[in-house]
Amino acid sequence: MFTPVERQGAADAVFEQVADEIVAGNLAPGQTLPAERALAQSLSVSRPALREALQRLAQAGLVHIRQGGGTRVTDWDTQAGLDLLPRLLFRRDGSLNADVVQSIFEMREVLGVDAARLCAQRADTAVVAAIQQTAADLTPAVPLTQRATQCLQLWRQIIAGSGNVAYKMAFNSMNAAYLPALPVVAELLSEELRDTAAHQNLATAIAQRDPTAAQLAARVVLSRSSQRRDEALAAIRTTQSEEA
Amino acid sequence: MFTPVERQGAADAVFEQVADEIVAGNLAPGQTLPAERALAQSLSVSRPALREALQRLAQAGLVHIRQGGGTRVTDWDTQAGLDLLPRLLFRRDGSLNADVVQSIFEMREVLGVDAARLCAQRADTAVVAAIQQTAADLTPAVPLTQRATQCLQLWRQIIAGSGNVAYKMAFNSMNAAYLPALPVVAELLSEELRDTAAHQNLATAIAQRDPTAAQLAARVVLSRSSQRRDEALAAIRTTQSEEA
DNA sequence: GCGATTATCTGGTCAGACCACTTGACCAAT
DNA sequence: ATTGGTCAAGTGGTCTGACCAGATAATCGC
Repeated sequence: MFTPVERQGAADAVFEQVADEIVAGNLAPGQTLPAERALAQSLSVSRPALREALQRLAQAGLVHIRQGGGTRVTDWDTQAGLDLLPRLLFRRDGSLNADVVQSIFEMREVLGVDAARLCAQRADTAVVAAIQQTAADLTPAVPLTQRATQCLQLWRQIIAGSGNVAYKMAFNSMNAAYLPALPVVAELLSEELRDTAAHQNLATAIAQRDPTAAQLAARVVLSRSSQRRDEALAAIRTTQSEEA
Repeated sequence: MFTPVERQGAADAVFEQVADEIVAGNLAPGQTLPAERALAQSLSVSRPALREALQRLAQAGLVHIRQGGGTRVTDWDTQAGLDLLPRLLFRRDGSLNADVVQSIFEMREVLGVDAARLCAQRADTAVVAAIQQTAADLTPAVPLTQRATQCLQLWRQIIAGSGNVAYKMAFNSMNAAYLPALPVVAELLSEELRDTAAHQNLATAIAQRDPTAAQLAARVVLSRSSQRRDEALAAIRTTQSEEA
């Protein structure tokens, strides 16, 4: 019911502000930021606080710091990693970016299908048992938002069973991106989330160690609500182009 | 020939050390780190320097900082994003982790194939022309290491043409992971890199706007040296299990 | 004109102080 | 016995001001 309040310190605020300016393109790649002392003053924060923010920006791949040579904005298009997704997903006014949503869904489908294939091939019996249990817990009784959590759990197990750490980390990145918008996403995926039978088919295929069947079953699950999704995204795109 | 020397400041050194301890499991998830003042003293750095490192660790998803409540190690298995790949790829002694290498190759293949499909479907003519140019530049004349750069360039263009930002960011993350080991990777992929005809087939399929053909051509390219790769990885695994 | 030097930018680090928050213990009222 | 208040100790958050180290551009001497 309640969610923890999110406080934002000086360093956090600076990070958010500068990061947004960079991804919005107001700070062009190659451009050098003002000197730390000057920037700190114009942001009304101390230099240590500013530096903490800059270090985090550097970690995220958005700026490049060189002692004595100034701090330059990097070309995040080629330098930033998948961890930047959450920031790209939301526009500055808080609405979703349709292109990014579609990108994430495409990636989800491709990785999910292959993870299911590998899982059927390599998962050890304990993981398979856990997957069957989770799939069995999927009943029409539980409400939609909670169902989303269950499905997330199922996919987490499948990816763990695939033994592919890259898939796992990418899954984490995608989760971090759309977890803040879970209610909206759950709505977009409502048909998929409601289709408990398809999920159970997937679990069965994995339990039978049939990579091909698992691959197909995963495809069915993940493309279940593609039509509705595309319609909704088209609607969002129309709205946004009207605003512009 | 030469590469820029990499200086490492106090904050960088602390970040590297703590990050390695966490991914190595010596710092268990949930465990609270020593207080900043104590930790700074035991690492012989000032508190601001330590804090910069901790902020970067938090940005990477490896620790969770709460004012007044201490700094806890997070479960990076479920919290860290794809940007952690570079750190997972290399073992502490500098050798490659075979499982991670294989994971990256699997992801590369799956994403590359789908990016080629989408590129044939959606890329605008300028991007297609650039792809054909890059593919045409692929000749047996250029040396292997440089060829690797050319192929990277080709894939970067294909992914740009796919219009999928998630693929692009994931591509950046993967690049960041294996760029430090480019010579070794180029060796593992030597057959693929040498097969200029397959790359040109891929470019042609995209130019003809044939998603299915592009998909198949990409599959051919990306699985070209899978056998050799698997053998090499098996050898690495054997060596490493002997050491243990 | 050209190379070496120097002044002055830049970021990197440090020290010490104070503020804000969390935690747990203890106590009082119900 | 439970609830709520109070307080002290420990934690992270921030600030100030200083100095060190690397990079850069103007300057000087040739």
